[in-house]
Amino acid sequence: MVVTRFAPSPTGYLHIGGLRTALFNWLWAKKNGGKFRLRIEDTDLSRNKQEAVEAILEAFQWTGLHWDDDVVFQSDRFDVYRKYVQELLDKGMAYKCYLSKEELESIREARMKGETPSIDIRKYRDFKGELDKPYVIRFKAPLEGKVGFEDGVKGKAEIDASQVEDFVIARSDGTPTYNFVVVIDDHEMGMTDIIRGDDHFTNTFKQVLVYRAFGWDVPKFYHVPMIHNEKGSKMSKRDGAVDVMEYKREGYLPEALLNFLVRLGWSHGDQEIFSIEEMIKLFDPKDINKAPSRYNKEKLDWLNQHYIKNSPNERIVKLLKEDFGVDIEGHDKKEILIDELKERVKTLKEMAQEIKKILSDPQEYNEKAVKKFLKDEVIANLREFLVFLNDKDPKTPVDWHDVMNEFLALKGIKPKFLMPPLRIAMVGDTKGIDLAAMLSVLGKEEVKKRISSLLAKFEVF
RNA sequence: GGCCCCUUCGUCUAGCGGUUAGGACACCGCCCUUUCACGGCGGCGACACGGGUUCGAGUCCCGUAGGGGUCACCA
Repeated sequence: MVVTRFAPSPTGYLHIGGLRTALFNWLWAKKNGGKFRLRIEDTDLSRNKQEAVEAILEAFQWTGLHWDDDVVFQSDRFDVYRKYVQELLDKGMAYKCYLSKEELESIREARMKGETPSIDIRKYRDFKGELDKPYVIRFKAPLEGKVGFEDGVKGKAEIDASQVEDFVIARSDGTPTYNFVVVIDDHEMGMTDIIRGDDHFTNTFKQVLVYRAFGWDVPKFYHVPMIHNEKGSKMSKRDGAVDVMEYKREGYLPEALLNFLVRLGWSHGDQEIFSIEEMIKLFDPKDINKAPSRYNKEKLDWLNQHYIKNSPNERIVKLLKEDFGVDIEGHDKKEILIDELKERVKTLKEMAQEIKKILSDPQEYNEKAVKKFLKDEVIANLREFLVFLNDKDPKTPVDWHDVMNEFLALKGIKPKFLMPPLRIAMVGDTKGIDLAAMLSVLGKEEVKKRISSLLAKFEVF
C-alpha cells in the first residue's frame, strides 16, 4: 500500500508551498488507494507554537485535504527516539561530541567563506573517554564510498559519502533532531513515497545513511522544485499571501487554490481545469517538472472566477454570510443578484463589496459619469420616468426591461438618455450588473426613492 | 565559496530527433452589448548562449552564462 505524509513544523501558518506538497502527497495516496498521514515535527521545543498546530489543521480543514489515522506529534515520541539513539551509540555508529558553540561557529563561518575550518568537526569521532562537559550526539557518516538514491523527479542522485558531515542527531538537552527523527518516523509510520520540497534534497543523503545504519528499506523520494515569488526569488512573508488561510479571507474558493497549486510544477497535457476527482485520477509524480515555478496571481484569479461561476448560488450565499458578513439569504431576488455578479467578480470578497454597493444608497455620484450623462434634459427624463412608473408594476428583469423600452418608445429617445442616468441614480456610477436586473433586485419603491434622491440633488428649478 | 539541481512566449506549461514549436493566464484588437463583465474570433509573444553528435536537434553530449537549493544543537 502507498503511504504518504505531510510533515510540517509548527512554527507558523500553513504556507502555500507546503499546501502544494501536501496536495501532491494526498493525491498520490488517494490515487493509489493508500493513506495520507499528518505528522507534526515539533522536536525543537523552543520554537513550537500550539497556535501554529491549530492554524495548520484549520487550513487542512478548509482545503478538504483530510488525513488518515491520528496526527503524530514527534514531541510525544522522544522515548522512542532515545532508544534508537542509544542503539546507534551502542553499535559505535554515533558518538558524543564535546565541541563548544564557539568552535562550531568558527567552523560554520569558515565553511561559508569557502575556507577549510581550523577545527575538525569530527574531532570526537574516535574519542573513547567521557568529558564532564555538555555534548551532542553525532551520526558517524562514512568516510568513503557513495551515498545515493533514486529521485522520482530528478532521477539518480549520488554524491561522495565524505560530503556528508557527522550531523547531530541529539542536542545537548537530549532532544533528537530532524534528520534523525524523520527517518525513524517515516519508517515506523510505514511511509512508501515521500514527496517534499527541493530544500530537503541534500538532507536526503543524510537520511539515507540513517536508513542504512538501521538496515531499513529506503522509501521512494520525490523532490519538487520550489515556488518562487513573482520576482523569481524564494517566497517570504514579505511577498504577502503565503498563508493559506489568507486566501479564504480574500475570497478564494479552496478548489481554485488547489487547482492553481496543482498546475505549479505539474501538468497533464494542455489541461488547465482539474476537479479534485480528475486530479486524483491524473496525478502522477513522474510528471512533476524539474524547474522551479513562479507564483502568478492572475492565473489564480482566473481560476477563482471560473469556480465561482460554476458554484451553486446557495453555496455562495452561505459563504458570503459566513465569511464576509453579507447576509442576503432572505432577499427575494438573491438568485438574480448572484447570477449577475458571478460573471464579473474574481473573488467572494469582491462580490460582497459589490452587493453592499448595490443594496445600499449611493454614497456619492461619480463626478465624471454625472458630467457626461446628467444633462438637464436627461434629468427631466428621469422626472418623467418617475411619474411613468406610478401605474406600472415591474417585478422581473424582463418586466423592467419592457417598462424602460416602453418609456423610450413613448418619448422617442435613445437608451443612453435614460439608462446611464438611471444607473447613476441607483448606485452612483455607470458600471455594474445589468440595469434591468439591478432595478428588479431593488424593487420599484427603492428605485423610485433613489431617483428622487438624485433629483433632489441635481434638479435645477 | 564547496557540493547538488535547473533553463521553451512576461507567467504556468505541451513537446519525449523530422511540428508553420501547441495550449492557458496576462496584454492588444474586433464582435456581442444601455455600462462593466461574461462569451466568441483574431493578434502580440519563447526553445539562454557557444560548440559538438546526426541526413536532421527545443529534444542527445560538452562547455559558458544565468537562476535555485544546501552547507545549524531549524525543520
